[in-house]
Amino acid sequence: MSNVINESGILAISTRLQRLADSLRKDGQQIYKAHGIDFEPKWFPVIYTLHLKDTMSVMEIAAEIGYTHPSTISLLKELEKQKLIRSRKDRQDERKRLLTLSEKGQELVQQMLPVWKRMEKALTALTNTTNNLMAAIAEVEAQMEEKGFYERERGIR
Amino acid sequence: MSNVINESGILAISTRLQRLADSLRKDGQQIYKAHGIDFEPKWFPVIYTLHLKDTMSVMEIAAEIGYTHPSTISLLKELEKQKLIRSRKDRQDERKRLLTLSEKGQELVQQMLPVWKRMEKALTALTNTTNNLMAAIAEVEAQMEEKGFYERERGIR
DNA sequence: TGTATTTATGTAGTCAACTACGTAGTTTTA
DNA sequence: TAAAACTACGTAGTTGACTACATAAATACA
Repeated sequence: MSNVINESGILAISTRLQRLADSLRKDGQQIYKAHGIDFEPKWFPVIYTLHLKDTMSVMEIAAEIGYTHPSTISLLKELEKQKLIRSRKDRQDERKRLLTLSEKGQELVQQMLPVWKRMEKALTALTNTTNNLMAAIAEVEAQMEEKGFYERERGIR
Repeated sequence: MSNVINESGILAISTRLQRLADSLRKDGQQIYKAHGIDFEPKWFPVIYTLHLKDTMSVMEIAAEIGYTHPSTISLLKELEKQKLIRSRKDRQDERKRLLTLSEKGQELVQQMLPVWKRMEKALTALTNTTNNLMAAIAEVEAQMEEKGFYERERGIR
């Protein structure tokens, strides 16, 4: 752990958030690997979405997972290459491309469900401290919704 | 805000951390701009370190800010181009390159000190909710130190 | 109806971190 | 004291997100 980042306190908060996110993502990667599952943590939002909703367009998925559409498109491209999802044109609206899980994708989800349960337990144990991280994130997101960092700084007397 | 990311709960925690980090960094950028200061939030750890320690080698800075040395080198290169820092070889050990703030760098720090104060206030207001985010991060970091996400998942019965 | 606007998708290039690997001094040791 | 090992620094290429721009289909409106 770094000295300056701790001592400079809250000013380095985005660096610390980033670092925490990175190491959780990397551990996630290792966990799938240890279970013999060929899956990247970054695929989770798309796969989980299609598991719940069955058929969605590119823009719908992007909105649902909260990514920009270019990022979403590149994820979808990767998942299609992995044969985890399939796409077809919408007959009603030919601008749209509709995505669904493939057979392989559905099987993979079934295989991952118990692993997701285990991950949830581990993450809960990890983050359920005096100040709960998930709750803290939700609270800060709500605060930002109300008034962002920029507006708040501008408002300091 | 995204539905799936919220509903899938803790499994998407790294995505949410990342997103929060990004938006704080972007707002930081805007704040410097609004104060007419030509400064990137990512430069903060290096500049703050050199402000405190005066003279350090590349590896010392990397260790201090907790980045890998290639990342640090590219930051230093940028800062040298901006003329905010200066470098010279170490006479004792010619492998080492010693960095210090330039005149311009020192002046910039003086200009930024009050802005950092304001940012601290705004960030404190933003994050000081029921579950304090800074405290939660520190607690989770400590938990990870003790036993990481990977080890915890492996240990689930 | 044909033109303007909006919407859905795609492409190119950027950014800030990383890992892997290479080179050149320094230190240790047989 | 020369070879081996280590340390400091640098470069190249990757990753996973982004913004800006382009295109094509659908819709609105004069």
